[in-house]
Amino acid sequence: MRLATWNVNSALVRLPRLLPWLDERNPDIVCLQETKLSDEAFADALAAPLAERGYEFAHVGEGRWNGVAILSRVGLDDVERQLPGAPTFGDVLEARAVTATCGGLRVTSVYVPNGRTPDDPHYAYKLEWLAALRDSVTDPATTVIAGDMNIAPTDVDVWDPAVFTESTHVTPPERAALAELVGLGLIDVVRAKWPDHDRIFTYWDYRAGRFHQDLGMRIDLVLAGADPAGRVAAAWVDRKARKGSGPSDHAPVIVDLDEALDGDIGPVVPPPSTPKKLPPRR
DNA sequence: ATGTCATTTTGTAAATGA
Repeated sequence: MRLATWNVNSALVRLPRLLPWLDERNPDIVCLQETKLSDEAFADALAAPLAERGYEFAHVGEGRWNGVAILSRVGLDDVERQLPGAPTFGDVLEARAVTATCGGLRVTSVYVPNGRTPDDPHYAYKLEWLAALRDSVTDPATTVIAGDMNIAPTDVDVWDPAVFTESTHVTPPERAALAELVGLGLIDVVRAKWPDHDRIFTYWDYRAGRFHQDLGMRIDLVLAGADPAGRVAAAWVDRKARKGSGPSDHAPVIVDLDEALDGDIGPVVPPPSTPKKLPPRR
């Protein structure tokens, strides 16, 4: 089973990239962020092409900003349209989380508040929001939280830590909030797969040729509980989706899970009765 | 680099957010 997360920076504008990407990568579960659409507009633009590809979806949108979705072709049940106890920013309950049960996993697509700068009210809101996210996890073992965390877990996840010392995304309180979430029993599966690699980035600013120079950050994460984390066969960043014309400023993260051993693994195809004969070596 | 992209509007240029 293939799970992916992608901050698309407008699902409508990204449609010419999103649909071919679905066809190429064939994910079973997709968490999207920054759809920037109302629920109605998302359905108008995407319901037909997604149905054609076998996906059900759950979308939570505001219209102008934010907006998250889960696409699934392995079931989509018990949809929760917000985090329990999610804080508002001003009076607005922003569209930053949607949860559903897909393929035996409790999946949440998250778009964590950016924070702007550490002295901005948006930063305090970010920390409150992360606390609500932590408190929303009831069964870590089967949980997957995937999306744009707007936090680089360590300095290795930033192209130049010196550039970000006074910035959001790397401050100790944000990293502590992420550590609390992980401390519930979740695993950052890309980092677990590539413990010694630097320059694993998922986001590159559009400005200043940052992608071309590979000056990015790893802020899009897949956090998985013990069951899915133990079945990770592959975990990687799809940098190809950041190239070419009209990309998002984020690349997708793709995670492949082996089938659960205690479940129905489907029909077992027997090997051919006669082994194929190799041509003679010359 | 103040470098781009996407959104919206007392709208067609400027603001806001990332």
